Amino acid sequence: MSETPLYLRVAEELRTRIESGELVPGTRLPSVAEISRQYGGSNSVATGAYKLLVDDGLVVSRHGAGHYVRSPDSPELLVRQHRRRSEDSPFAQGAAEQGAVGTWAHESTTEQAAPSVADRLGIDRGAAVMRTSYTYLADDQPVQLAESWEPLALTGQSLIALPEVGPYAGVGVAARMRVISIEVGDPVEWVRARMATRQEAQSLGMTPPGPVLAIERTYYDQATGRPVETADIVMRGDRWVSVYGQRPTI
Amino acid sequence: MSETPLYLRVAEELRTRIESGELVPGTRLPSVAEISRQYGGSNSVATGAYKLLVDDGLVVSRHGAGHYVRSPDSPELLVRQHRRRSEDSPFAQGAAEQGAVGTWAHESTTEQAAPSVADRLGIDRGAAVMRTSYTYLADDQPVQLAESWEPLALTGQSLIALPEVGPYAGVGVAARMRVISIEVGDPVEWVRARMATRQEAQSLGMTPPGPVLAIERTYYDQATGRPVETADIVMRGDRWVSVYGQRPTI
DNA sequence: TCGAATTTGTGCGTATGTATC
DNA sequence: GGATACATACGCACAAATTCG
Repeated sequence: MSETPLYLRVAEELRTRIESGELVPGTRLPSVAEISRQYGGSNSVATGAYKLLVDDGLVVSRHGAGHYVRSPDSPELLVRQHRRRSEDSPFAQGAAEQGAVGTWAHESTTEQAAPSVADRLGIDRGAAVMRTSYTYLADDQPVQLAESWEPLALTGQSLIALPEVGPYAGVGVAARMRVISIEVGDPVEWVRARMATRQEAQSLGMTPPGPVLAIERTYYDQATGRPVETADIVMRGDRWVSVYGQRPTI
Repeated sequence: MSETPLYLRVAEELRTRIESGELVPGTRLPSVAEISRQYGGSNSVATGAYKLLVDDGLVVSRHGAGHYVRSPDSPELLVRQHRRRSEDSPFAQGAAEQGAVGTWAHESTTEQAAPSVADRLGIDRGAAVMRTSYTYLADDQPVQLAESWEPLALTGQSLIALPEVGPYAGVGVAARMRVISIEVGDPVEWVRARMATRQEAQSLGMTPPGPVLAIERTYYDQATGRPVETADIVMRGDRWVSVYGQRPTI
């Protein structure tokens, strides 16, 4: 029969009042002395409770001034969402819907597939691939990086060999592949959270290096099941949400 | 002229001795009483110092036994993937396939929906919801946290009101909802990367707070399009990949 | 099996320094 | 300047868990 400690109960009560919205951000909370009087405890109870809430980020304490409900830092989030029948570049379309001007810089080279890339594309190591590096900008701020690889054996001599050159530039993988009679389905994405590398942090203007969403995306030929494109996508964690699935329409 | 507080200096000294490797994982650290004698301070100094180190994940405290240097944990990547027709608890099944023993602890309470939760469930703020907190363990190590909310108006008096009690415990949302004649489709997931809060880091044994995958998952009734369950899922970034989509089968 | 010693967890009451209002 | 508030610290007390003979 062990009751929960008093300082935990006090913290819990304050937490629920904050999370319920009763105590809005910026509200001044009762002082340690007030809580001590109210609960009949000593200062250590209120002090311990506030320490917890500060650690949890719900409360900020200002020396000499009091404890305040913390205002959540609301970075304007960019939403990344795959659309089934979209022909546009997903990035430009998404940015536009969110009121930003989405542009990107790119650079294509041919190279020999590194082992990891070869495995993802199901081709021999060292086979020729077209590699394209992207830097995506929203309102001229870099917000997303990507490296894309396609087997040259697939796109070879066609007009779409260079993803961002020619009549099919900037239209996305699905539309480009259709030009060479390949239907791709929804991509498979492996999503991880990790810290930005120094280089990524610099490219994305993160100071200091913070968390990023790192996505390994692969498109497959629906007819044969073979991979046709794979990409590494890196997004600032504080600016992006990646959404999967769709709410059913009634 | 303000010196750094004594408890911070004590913590700093212990930290450097741990990080330098002088104190190897598992080492028993001086008791609060010993430190108090050594530094001439009172117990509160050593207590405060240890609290910091425990929060930072460098030290674990065992009631009645002492404080110990924490042993670092092994990084094996776990894969999280939604399965369409699975009736099992996704977590237990996934863990088993990856050669781990998946178990979980849970706690259910009814509460009034906080604004954010109410919005996600499409119900009135303050409406009654069943809240269930999960801690998922793989081989007895906590690897994933989750908070789930369901409108009580939906599950009300049925056998499935308590997700983890009764005949339908541990079977996942889809199977439970089917009991009350609700077919849910694939969930919608909002995926973010962010730093772990101190509390999450401690629960997940991260030293110190690193990146996590934070997923907002919502299941919808396919017939009406209304949300039936929503959850916040938090996973260690260094241990998890969340996978979306499926390679086409030829 | 039992008990004593040790250790952490929690709590009380007080005091001093310093920041804010 | 005075009142209020937090940060740190002292010293003590009891409960609960662990250890060890």
